Amino acid sequence: MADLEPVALSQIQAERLARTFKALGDPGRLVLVSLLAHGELCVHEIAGRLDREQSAVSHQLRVLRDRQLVRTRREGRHIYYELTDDHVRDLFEVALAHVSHSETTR
Amino acid sequence: MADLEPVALSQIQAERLARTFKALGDPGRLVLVSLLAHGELCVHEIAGRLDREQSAVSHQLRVLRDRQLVRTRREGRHIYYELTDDHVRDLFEVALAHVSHSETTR
DNA sequence: TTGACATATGGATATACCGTCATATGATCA
DNA sequence: TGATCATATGACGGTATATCCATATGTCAA
Repeated sequence: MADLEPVALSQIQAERLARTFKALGDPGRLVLVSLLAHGELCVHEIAGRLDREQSAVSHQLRVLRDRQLVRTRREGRHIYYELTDDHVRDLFEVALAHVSHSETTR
Repeated sequence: MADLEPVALSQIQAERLARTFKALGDPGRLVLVSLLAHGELCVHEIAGRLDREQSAVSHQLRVLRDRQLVRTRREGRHIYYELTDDHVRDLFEVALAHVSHSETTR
């Protein structure tokens, strides 16, 4: 029996992946992502729209930025945030489909 | 300007989604998911293959089960676990694509 | 029914995480 | 340059989360 046995993720891959999912594992950050899914926004616009403190938003954005889920662009004194790539949007949508699907069951 | 403004997720949706992502935000549980992506397995098979304590695996599986990422089937004294639906596999794969893609950048 | 196997659960502790407050950096404008 | 706006950072306190150990539940076989 060579390797018919399912081979699990490597430890490194698992940790990297976990960091990505963990970044999305917070309601506040998900709301950020859902906002950014419509296009780029700068920090105080986000804070204003969500009625959250600038500092809190900034901390949350940092997590998303560290995990490369969002990227930034500077323009004058504003810094615009947008989703890094379509994977992020996909993740968001697939997960939404999952919870909507199992919604009835709960 | 009626509702051209991007509307964020509802609080409830965000929390539900966050629970799903949080469940995947742990290296150990991701390894479980990666194993189950190949088909169903029972607890002691998993524990054996990963060389982890039965209790630990059981705790981890409970989280995945609560979030409906896996479901179970009893057969005698064994309980077989499998992924609930294809969304789970999709999430896993899209995220893997994302981190593999940004791998070079880090 | 007893014993052995398969799985689940509870408690305890250590760690990680989120939000807040205060402050720092960086950029523009007068 | 000084004042102000936009954003980031650091420290800290409360809460959640993971892991370990011990034990409980449930199933089968003899």
